[in-house]
Amino acid sequence: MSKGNVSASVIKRLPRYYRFLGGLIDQNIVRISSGELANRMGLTASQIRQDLNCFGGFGQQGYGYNVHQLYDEIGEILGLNSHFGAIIIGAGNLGRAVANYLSSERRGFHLMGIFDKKEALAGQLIKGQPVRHISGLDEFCRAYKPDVAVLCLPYAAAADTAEQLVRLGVKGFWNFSHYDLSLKYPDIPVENVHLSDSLMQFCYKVKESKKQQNENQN
Amino acid sequence: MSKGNVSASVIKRLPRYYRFLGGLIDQNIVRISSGELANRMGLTASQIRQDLNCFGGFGQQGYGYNVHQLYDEIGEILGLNSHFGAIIIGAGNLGRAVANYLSSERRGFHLMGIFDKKEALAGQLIKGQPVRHISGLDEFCRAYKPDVAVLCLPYAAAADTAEQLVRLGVKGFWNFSHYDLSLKYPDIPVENVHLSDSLMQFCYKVKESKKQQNENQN
DNA sequence: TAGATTGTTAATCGATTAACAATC
DNA sequence: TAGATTGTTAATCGATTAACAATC
Repeated sequence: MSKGNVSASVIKRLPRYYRFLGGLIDQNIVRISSGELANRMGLTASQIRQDLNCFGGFGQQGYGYNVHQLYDEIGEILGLNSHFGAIIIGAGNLGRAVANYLSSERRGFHLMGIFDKKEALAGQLIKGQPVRHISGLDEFCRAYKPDVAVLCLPYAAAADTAEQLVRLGVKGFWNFSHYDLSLKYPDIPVENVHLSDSLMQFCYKVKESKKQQNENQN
Repeated sequence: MSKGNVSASVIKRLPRYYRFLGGLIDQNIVRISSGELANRMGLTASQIRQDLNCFGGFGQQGYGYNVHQLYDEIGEILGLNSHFGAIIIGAGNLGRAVANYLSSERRGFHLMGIFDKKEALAGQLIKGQPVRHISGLDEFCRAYKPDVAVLCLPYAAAADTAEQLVRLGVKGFWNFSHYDLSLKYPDIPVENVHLSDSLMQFCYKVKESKKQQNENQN
């Protein structure tokens, strides 16, 4: 299916396609042309066709794309039918929020355990999972071999925990900490979510927008 | 200072520069060359010099950049010295996590209020702020005029709430919902954090990495 | 068949990297 | 002054858009 290596720019757009197609399914729309989809998503038809053709010819000339088939294909490409075992490190608000995302719906992962260093949290249930004390991480990983870990812990603790997890065979990180994993582990898949970076970008946009408004007034 | 419009690619990198420079300050490093910084961050020296020169000549030939000055300059560019008033809509785990980011440190925003539709949450304190019932949103906004809103609510509720907020004069959204604000409000600054999109990209990476490993074994 | 729309190649645009003269 | 390193221009690379022949 996949024609060799696909650029990161294309992959980044796939989840959005997937979301929109899901919406079309809800509206009982059966077929859609690249032009119409582009219109709804604020893209160009060209880009959509280029993107999809990285993976194969899902469309039909003169007809367009079958919504349901395309939805399934993209899900397949993203690997959403996988069952990667995931553990969450850090049971704060962020860890709890992430637990929801991992558990619900068909997203390629299932939640195996949640760890925290706070003794007081141990045993508390999150999404049916008891919070475990971090001291049991080694034993747990050796027994259950999680595929990936979600890092919801502070910068200071991230480096050591990441090293421990790599040693224990973890094969990927969904990283919410500020620690730069990919510098130390260039070959391990890492997906970063840096809320503070996002907030700073937002700050820039708001600032620029206000500046623009002021200039237009004068 | 800023030389006209700066591309989004450059802006996206500024927070990471800012983080690294903060780290250098902690290590009491006074000056750094683009080459050395590139080395530490896994970038090219060229890119760093190009990026910084979008805003002005912060360096000195033969010497490099003054770490502290550069840190301050980037903070200035991002607008981190601003005091935009922000409200959070949705007091679930995500809303709570976001409250931490908004309140702490010098990031350009201050938290004015948290709203939720659940009656049961009303009055509960988060970061010193009582959760308010969503029914008081109109009155609150008219009285206190928040600059921006953080949307931590489900897709179903996002469209209506966004419209209400725009009507009430909110001038930017940090959007954690799946609702596509920028299609309807192209002129309002929006910064999206789509956790599920990030998770899907992560899934793709993990899947590809596993595939690679299997192929190398054979 | 005629019309619509894809898949794909070619053209354009923008971003990254390389090179080097300017200068501290 | 000589060495280092910037600021900036030019070259390269990749991503997006446009065009169009293939074909359903």
